[in-house]
Amino acid sequence: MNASKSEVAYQLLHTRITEGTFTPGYRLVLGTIAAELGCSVVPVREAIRRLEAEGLVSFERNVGATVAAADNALYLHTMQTLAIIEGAATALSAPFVDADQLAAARAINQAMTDLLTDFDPPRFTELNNEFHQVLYRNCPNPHILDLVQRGWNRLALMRSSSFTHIPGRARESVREHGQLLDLIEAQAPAAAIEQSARAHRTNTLNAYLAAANMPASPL
Amino acid sequence: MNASKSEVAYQLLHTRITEGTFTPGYRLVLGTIAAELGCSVVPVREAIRRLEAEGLVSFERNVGATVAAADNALYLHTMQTLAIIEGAATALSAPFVDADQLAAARAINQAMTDLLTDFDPPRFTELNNEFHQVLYRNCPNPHILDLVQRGWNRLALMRSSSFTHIPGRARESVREHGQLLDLIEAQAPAAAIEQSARAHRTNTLNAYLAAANMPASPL
DNA sequence: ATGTATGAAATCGTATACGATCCAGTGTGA
DNA sequence: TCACACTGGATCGTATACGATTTCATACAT
Repeated sequence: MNASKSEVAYQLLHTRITEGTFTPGYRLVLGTIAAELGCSVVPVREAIRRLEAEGLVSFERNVGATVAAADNALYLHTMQTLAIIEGAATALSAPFVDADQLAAARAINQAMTDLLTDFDPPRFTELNNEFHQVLYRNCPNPHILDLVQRGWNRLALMRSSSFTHIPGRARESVREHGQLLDLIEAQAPAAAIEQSARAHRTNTLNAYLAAANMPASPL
Repeated sequence: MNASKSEVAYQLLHTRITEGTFTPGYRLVLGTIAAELGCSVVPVREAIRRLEAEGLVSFERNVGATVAAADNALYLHTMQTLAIIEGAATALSAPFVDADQLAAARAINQAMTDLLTDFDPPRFTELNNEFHQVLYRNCPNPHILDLVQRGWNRLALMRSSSFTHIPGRARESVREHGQLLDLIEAQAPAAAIEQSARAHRTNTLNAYLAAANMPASPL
């Protein structure tokens, strides 16, 4: 038994939020959650404050906690941040990506390509996550790794909303994946890899912004 | 009265750590801090977990918390991360920097230049902080702003150690500040500003790494 | 009808208490 | 001497309890 109750509470709430059981706006009441977990409110409170620090939950003193709302601004800021961080993470990770990982990434991207003809958004999103995780997993900087994960969590918050799947973006996306893999395999300069990985995210963001008649991200 | 006790405890510990009263390795005992603050351990515990999430404190279950240790690896990772984040923050902020802010930044940099003849490391560090804060303060992305602040906090942790003030770096630094200001004033492309702001940090990092016979940062 | 006062219910914030866990120092046997 | 079990004290983890704060519905005055 290696998990404190606050850890258990944290994990539970975390998965419920990122998997969409608790949608944005859902009210997290200390007593209710504590009762469900069979523990007291103290560890639940701690778990909620951790989730707040990660941006998954918004918390107001003497009022309570709700799953963070997902609006256009949050999507913009999250994707912008993720583009920057993940670009750096991928570049820093690239020298340590071995042949097996490269092959795995290519296989995932092939699966995504196959999926284009019979499009399945949730599956596509899942494969996309796997693809990118393979590419940044070796990043030797733990801070950056942590921040990428945080960005993904924030992004998961918006999965249920209409923030994903701009028409035509999926096909474009797998092409960009291929280019990125080529750069990594050729051991291109870090700056080139960073630029490619960031642009991939930024393109997705800008496709969304264009559809919403908003100006493109400057970075 | 708008501050909860856990907030008070957080602020107190935060300033003590970043100002160097509690140096790395210092043991934070719940009961002791609670007694000093005249409150119970529950809010102190919450404060410490927040500090842990920010990386200022390392915490071990059933053992306790200590101010995070600062070693070469932490310095490298922190500066690398800060270079990336602050570069982006400065670039995103640049379009919103007005004439007053620009003038203030130039004044600070002039004060830093004057200080070169009669060097005073703590004062130089302080001015340097102010300078950069002016430049990234207008960043419209709250996530990035938050991450920059977090990076600075981590950096503050290492102020007392021998991590700063590589010979000759101060003079180089004020020159780079001037170049960065020129780019912002000329409303250069975001990418150019980002590149300049990042390089400024990376140069400092690499100067340290070179002095420690370590390879330069790849980004 | 609108705005304001009032009260009760819901919920949070933290003090206190106690069991659980870890650690350091001591003693015992090989 | 060394390895290991044991024990006492320090410290953490969380249950419980209760006061503090917010919220919302209701009643009242304008």
